[in-house]
Amino acid sequence: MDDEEYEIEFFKENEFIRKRCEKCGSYFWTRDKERRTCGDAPCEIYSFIGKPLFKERSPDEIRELFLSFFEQRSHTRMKRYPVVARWRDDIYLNIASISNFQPFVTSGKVPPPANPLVISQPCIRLEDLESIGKSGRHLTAFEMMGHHAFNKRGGEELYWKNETVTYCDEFLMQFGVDRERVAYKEAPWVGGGNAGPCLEVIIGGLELATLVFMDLELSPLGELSIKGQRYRKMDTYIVDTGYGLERFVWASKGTPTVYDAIFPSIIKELVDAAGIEHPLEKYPEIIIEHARSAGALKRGEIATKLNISREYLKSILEPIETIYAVADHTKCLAFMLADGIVPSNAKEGYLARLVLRRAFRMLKSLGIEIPLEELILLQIKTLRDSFPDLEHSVERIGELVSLEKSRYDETLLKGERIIQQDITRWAEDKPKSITLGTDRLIYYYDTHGLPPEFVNEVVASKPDLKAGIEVNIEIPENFYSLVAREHGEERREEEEIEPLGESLKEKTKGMPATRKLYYEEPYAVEFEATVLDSIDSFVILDKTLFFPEGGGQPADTGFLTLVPKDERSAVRVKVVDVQEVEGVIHHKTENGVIRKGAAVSGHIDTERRNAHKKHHSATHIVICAARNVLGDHIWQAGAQKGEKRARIDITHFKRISDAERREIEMLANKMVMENKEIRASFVDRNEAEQRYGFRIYQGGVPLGEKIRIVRTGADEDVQACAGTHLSRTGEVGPIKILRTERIQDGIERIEYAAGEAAVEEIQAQEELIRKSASVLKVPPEKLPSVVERFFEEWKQLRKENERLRAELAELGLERLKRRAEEISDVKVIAAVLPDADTKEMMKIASQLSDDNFLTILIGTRENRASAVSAVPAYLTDKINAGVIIKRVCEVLGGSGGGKGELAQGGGERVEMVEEARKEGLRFIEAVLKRK
RNA sequence: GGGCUCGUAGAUCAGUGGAAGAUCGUCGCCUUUGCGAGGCGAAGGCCCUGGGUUCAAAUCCCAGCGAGUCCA
Repeated sequence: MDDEEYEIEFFKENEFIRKRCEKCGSYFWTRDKERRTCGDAPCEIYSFIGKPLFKERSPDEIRELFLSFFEQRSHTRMKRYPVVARWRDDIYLNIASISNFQPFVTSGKVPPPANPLVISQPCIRLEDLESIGKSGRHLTAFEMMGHHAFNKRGGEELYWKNETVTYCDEFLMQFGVDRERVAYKEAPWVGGGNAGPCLEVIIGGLELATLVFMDLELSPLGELSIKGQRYRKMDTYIVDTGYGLERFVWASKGTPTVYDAIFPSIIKELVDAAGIEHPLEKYPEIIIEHARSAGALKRGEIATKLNISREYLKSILEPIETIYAVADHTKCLAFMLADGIVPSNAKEGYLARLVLRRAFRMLKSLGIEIPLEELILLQIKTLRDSFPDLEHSVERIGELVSLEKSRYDETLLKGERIIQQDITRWAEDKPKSITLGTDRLIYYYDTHGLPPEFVNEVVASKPDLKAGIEVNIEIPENFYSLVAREHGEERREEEEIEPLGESLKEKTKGMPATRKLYYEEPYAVEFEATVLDSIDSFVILDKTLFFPEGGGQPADTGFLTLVPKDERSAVRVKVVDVQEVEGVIHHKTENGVIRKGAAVSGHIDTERRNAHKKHHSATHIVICAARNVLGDHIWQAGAQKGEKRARIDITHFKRISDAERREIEMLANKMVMENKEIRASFVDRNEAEQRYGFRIYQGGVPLGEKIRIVRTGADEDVQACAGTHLSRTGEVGPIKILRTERIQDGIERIEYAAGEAAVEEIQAQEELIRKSASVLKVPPEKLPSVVERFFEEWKQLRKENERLRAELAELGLERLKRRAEEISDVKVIAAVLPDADTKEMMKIASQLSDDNFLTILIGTRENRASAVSAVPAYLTDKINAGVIIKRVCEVLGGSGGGKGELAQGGGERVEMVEEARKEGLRFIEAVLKRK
């Protein structure tokens, strides 16, 4: 990036000098002529620990100072966005204030909600989970205060670098910062497909703010090269600043760590509960020296500097570091859970579970008994003045966290058993030692969720299990990255090409957006239009009534008729699919071609359309009912409508019970009966977001400046939705929930039918019951009890049958013994037993075998022959039952096998049983005579 | 969205082609003044469901249902 990017007037006018850091080589701007380093860690140690940079201020004070500072400079103050980035499909969590405006505002497709604006945005970053608590400065949840200006070349151009830096300097001066100490470090910024020059604002070793001037985008033909990738100038250029609220608080207090500055009360609570002392009180010199160097030196180096051993330093720091991490995690969870994340094994829910489980583990290692939910609620209490919305969901959070705790306990209990069993098994061979290698540890973690430290604990706590055998556990340093690598390699072949992807997109470029008659005349079935183009089997019209597939609603079908110039030339083609590509609607046709320029009339399949409408409106009703019954955390995680049924996936932390399912169904039908109005209209996006909140994005985020808002009743349900709807809920007809299914942990699927389809479903279910009842010849209401009785009886009879057969076998024994013949001094029985099954014959044969008879039994049943052979123990080294049975069963047209003393087999040639018996005898004779 | 595990007695699990098992719990009897404990014995299984392969499937294959877990 060009040096001149940083030639900013403000620097020149205020006698800044550009210098090069002696340690890292970066360039920076400063007023201090003597300065030699950029001032950032690790080039410099923290100089503000114990010596605050300015007057002590609380987070609330800092936030207010920032917001009002920019408000006074004509910025609009914005409310915070959720920490879950539901409006984006590339990230789960809100990682920066600019995330709120990506990708549509930054790319210029959607105008900003205000310009310029100022916001303090709670963000969550989980990349540095391992460093939380240890580094002294990393937080998973933090507030990024930012002022943003969205400039468009040739359009609205507000301000750029000079003003941004001026604001920054002014803002800092407000605090009474020593101006000589401020350094602006040049640090080109790259991220999320964009890039631009950037200045890091550093005081006393601490980066307090980052000023990004985003004006580049990734482009293979771009003229600029940054970090091996090419970029080009954008049409827009954006001021993206991030001031670290927590860091300002930290700098104002000069505490050893940012955690001490932000979470004093919760840390005190935890320190007391753990029964320890904050090491700051016990070892103030060590703690302060460590804190100062924490950004610049490694732990070993700090220990050397302090002239103590690394282990000793670690033993002082570890407990408090864990407490810091707990304090941090509880705040992170407060935001995640309050903003509606449901812990799960997939997507953003997994991230919540990850943090939850880390917190559980840390509390346990500290020996703290306080339930996690109490600590989270404590966090919410301290945050409630600034974020009153967090308090709305305290009840749900309590339930959810304790549920997660019991789930985790169960996982660990199960894991303990798995490890125990494995060790017991390996110990059977009495080896000198057992080694649990990386592979095994990865397996435990990956498959059963058992962290290596836990495996270690389990092994250590079970000395009796090992019976003197040494168990070695080798935990590699980079364990978690090894796990990640393993998963990274699986992923390859992705990216399926969409049915009508790039090629059609290219061909229809520059074509005007199709007029959407289905919005203008929602009840129309026919229309007239002109063919703008015809590509392969796709027809593009100037306007259409055909609804294209989208938002889980399938496309309309129907036909297009060429408006005839005379009677003979009338042509009619079927429309089998409709897709929208960037505003242009494509009708896929069959049985005929329509040329460009023709006038056509279109006719949609009204039955199909009506069924879709009913199911679509029903979807809004069902999700509304579900939210009422289950709680405010219900979000739509997917939906599909059809003609006969529809389904929605909703976030919920437990299975939906039968009672809840019935309640949702009843409520949904009540909404239908109340015949509420359903209104759809195009609304300015920002206005809609402000008025209805992010709740409107249930089914994904639509593009564009104006979005279509569908409101049900007195705004019981408001969603951004492009689908076709009825005008009153009464038209939906009955709604019947067919089933609920758990498609993931934390996501329930509800399937239902609406209108005629619901009646058909009810009839089908009734028919099922009626038929079942008539088979048993009982009235339907008796079905459950009768079926249960029958099943019980069936089980009894089965047992009875088994007992009787055993008795019969016993009785037949003597008769069979009498039929024995002697072959080479061996008593041999070979008999055909009609109607005997294998199990029964095995019983007989093994008893005869106990009495030293060599036995072959052949039974017939339902066109199959089965055979059993038993050899008494004293003969097994001479003759093998498996071999005998093979011979016998070959004759029966099958095969068999088994153990030396007992074998079984069979075949299909029932008529050969006598022949098979003789073959068995011949074989036995041959073998026995050989000796 | 992808990967890896697991569904067998009331509970926890063995069994990985050839007769459905163990431990705990339950019940009965014995021992005991009673409790606890012990001894002897018994009951308790659609081996998750449905297909397939095989002479033979709890076991192998496919599909479904239910659960656990890791990763993006």
